[in-house]
Amino acid sequence: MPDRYDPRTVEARWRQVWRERAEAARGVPEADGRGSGDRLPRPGRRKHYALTMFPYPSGDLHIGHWYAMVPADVHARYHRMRGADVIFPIGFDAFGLPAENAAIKRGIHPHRWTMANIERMRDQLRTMGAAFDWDREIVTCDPEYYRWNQWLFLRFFEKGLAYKKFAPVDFCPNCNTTVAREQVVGPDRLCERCDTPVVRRDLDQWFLRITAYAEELLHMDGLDWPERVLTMQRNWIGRSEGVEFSFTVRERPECRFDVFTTRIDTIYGVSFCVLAPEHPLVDRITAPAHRHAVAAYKEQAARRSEIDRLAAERERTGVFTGAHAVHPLTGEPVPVWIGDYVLLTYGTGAIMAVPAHDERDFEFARRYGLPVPVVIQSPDAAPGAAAAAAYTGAGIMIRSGPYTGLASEEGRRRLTEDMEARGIGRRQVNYRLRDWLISRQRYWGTPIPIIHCPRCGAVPVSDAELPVRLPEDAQFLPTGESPLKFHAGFRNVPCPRCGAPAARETDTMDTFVDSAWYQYRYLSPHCAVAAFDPVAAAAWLPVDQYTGGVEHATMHLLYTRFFTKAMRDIGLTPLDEPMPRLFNQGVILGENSEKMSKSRGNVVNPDDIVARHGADAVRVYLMFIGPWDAGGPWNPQGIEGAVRFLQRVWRLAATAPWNTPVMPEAAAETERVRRLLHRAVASVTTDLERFGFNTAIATLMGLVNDLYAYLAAGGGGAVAHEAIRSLILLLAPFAPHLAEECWQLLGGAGAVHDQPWPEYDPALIASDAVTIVVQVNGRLRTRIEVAASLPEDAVQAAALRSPRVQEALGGARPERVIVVPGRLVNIVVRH
RNA sequence: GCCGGGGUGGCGGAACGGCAGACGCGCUCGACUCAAAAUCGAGUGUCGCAAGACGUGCGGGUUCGAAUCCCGCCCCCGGCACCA
Repeated sequence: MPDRYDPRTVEARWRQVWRERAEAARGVPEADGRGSGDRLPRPGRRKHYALTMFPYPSGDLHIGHWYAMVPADVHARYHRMRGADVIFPIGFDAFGLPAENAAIKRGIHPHRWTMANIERMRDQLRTMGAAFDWDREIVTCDPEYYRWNQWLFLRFFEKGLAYKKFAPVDFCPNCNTTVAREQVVGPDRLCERCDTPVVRRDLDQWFLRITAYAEELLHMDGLDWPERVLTMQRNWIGRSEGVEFSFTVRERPECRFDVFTTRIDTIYGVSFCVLAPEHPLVDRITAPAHRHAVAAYKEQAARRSEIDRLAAERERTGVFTGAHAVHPLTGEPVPVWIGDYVLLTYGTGAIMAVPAHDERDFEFARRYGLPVPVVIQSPDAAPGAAAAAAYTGAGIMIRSGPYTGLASEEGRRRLTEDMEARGIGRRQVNYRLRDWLISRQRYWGTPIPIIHCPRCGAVPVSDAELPVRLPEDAQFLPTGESPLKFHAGFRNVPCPRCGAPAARETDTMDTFVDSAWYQYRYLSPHCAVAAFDPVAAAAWLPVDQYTGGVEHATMHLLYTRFFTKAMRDIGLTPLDEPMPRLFNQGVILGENSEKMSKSRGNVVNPDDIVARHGADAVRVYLMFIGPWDAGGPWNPQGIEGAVRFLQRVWRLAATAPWNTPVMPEAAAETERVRRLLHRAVASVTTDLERFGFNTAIATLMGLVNDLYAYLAAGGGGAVAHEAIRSLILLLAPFAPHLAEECWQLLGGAGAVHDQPWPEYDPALIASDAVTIVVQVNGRLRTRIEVAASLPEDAVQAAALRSPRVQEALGGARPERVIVVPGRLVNIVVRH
């Protein structure tokens, strides 16, 4: 027996064993093509579907992947030892721009580039020692995967949930494609992928109607998700309730425009209206004298969305159209302006402006000398004072006709009801959420299965023709244009309906479509007759525990919820939510507590560290750094602690003297050790339930320290054996290789990961002697040892008797004594 | 500006309203060794010889007792931000 554990040889050996066992256990594919094989949960077993967000095959597995996947693996392994039938699939999010960029730059076909990367990452993932179900692997660029993206798209299309629309969209000039609203980040409107500012373009694009589910997506009661993700989704959807009503144009009574407001209580304070510059009515209502100015402003506004982005101080500008709108309640005319602070894409593209009670309108009115009538009395402003700033809070309505004197909330209710009753307004709910733009002008994605016929319009490809495959012989040129556009064989096809020459759609789908339903495909990855086998789906779904980064809060996590709801309404699943439980891990930082990046030179390469210390040490250290959701800096010396800990465990298993009897001097310690063990089992178990990996490892370290002390004091025998055996089982999810090795050293039968999780005896956790903290006026003075069963008054008496307490009291009479059973006595005196 | 999450030794971090600093890193000392590494043991919040005092971003409060609860501030991280 060597005197040191050598992870390099041992880990590789066990990985080989696991691989052989997995091969042997692999089921024979079923002849009917359902493809779920024999992998359904066994009768009588609890099922557990663990899912970690699949990686993009960039070609290198970095420490962030380890940080995301290792604790997910530990949790899944723990459930397996608790007797659940666990699936823990893995795959690759294999479509996307880097592959295509490599093709343009280096002439490697995206498919070859991607597959070579996957090849390499599979090996790296294997060194992690995670219990992934490799026979469920999915690769989204495989036509057998993306044909089901197309199939689902066609179902969405039939339901009116997928449609093509000519609209202003966000375009990334670096990625040379349009992107979805969710993929535009921050006030500078940067592309989520490459940080380039996006520009606005008017294009004909495919959308998925996620807004049809805006209301339902706000129902999050059943979701055990981090609060911040729920908040981000809520903000993103941006529901607001108000009233929609219309104004008639005085000069052109046939022209009316709608406005939306959440503050109908301020309607008597309207002093002008503003239309978005692109509003369709603008040209018709503009008076001849103002045509020139209006045209110039429209021109400037159109350009402004593309240039001059860094002028973050947005000034509210506009021009007068010369037209007036008739106030629906007072009949007074108010001027109609256009201004680019009003967005065509939200609400009705027009607003009633109430400068006294809206900051933007106030600034606009100031700039152009428009009146600012106050109609809400602020509780702390002098009545009748001119407004120095917009007051946007609640108050008493003034100068508001029959509503004068009402509280603004009450006025809001009454006005809504009255306007609805009179047929001049209606309750309206607006959402900030926009439909999901899925068109991408790139090659390396799922072709959208539509053919454009000059006569029949957009005609779906029939299911039997799926998949619409990407042509392999595309030309990758640095022109910024999609290769599909110029591929005659791909593009020129007859119309499926009338046979006339037609053009295939050349846009491909956003890669977020791939991951919007991948959790279904994992259940029957080889299913050739459907997107997934409903029997397998019924048995395994929903996902019991989903884990991944928070960066997907308003993208993937919103899209996948939408997909499940849409799939439910199509009749594909009974589920309302695909992932009821979500946990977000934190980010692992460089040694200097900064984000890891090549330019900062603080990148930690897991391959190097694994080569030096072994995968188990990396696993244990990553989980020990701190709470999983907090992330934290990588400390290169910190891993030494994990290495030492694992060596100490191995030495216990390899050399502990449990054949020898307990020395008499250690006999008294034996009961204590047994108690420590049972406490450790309890503590590690609850920690694993709540993702407390760092404290679970701390507990295991403490147990190892206790065992060393016990053995050094002459302990051994059955208790030592039980303790070491349980220790190995508790450690098995964290350090799977070492645990297998130690299990074998202990003579355990079978695989350590097939063993049941250790049980603990609650009676042993509550010890019979307890240490009571004694305080005087809340300050610690002494501790006393008493029997746990000692009644309260006896504990109190014992505390009062103690010399240190007597000294601290200095003869004073205790005024009050608080006894917390089993914990503490606090004696209160007045001096 | 609004919404989340944080602020505890030299460092990463522990702590159902009840012993602040578990566990680890680092450091100090000791054992083993010709020596070193490895390993094992002891110590390690600050001030103090000690008794003790002081300590969880700052200021208040509730409580017998507050890192933990409440109020007001400061700072850091993340998200949203012309959404009418």
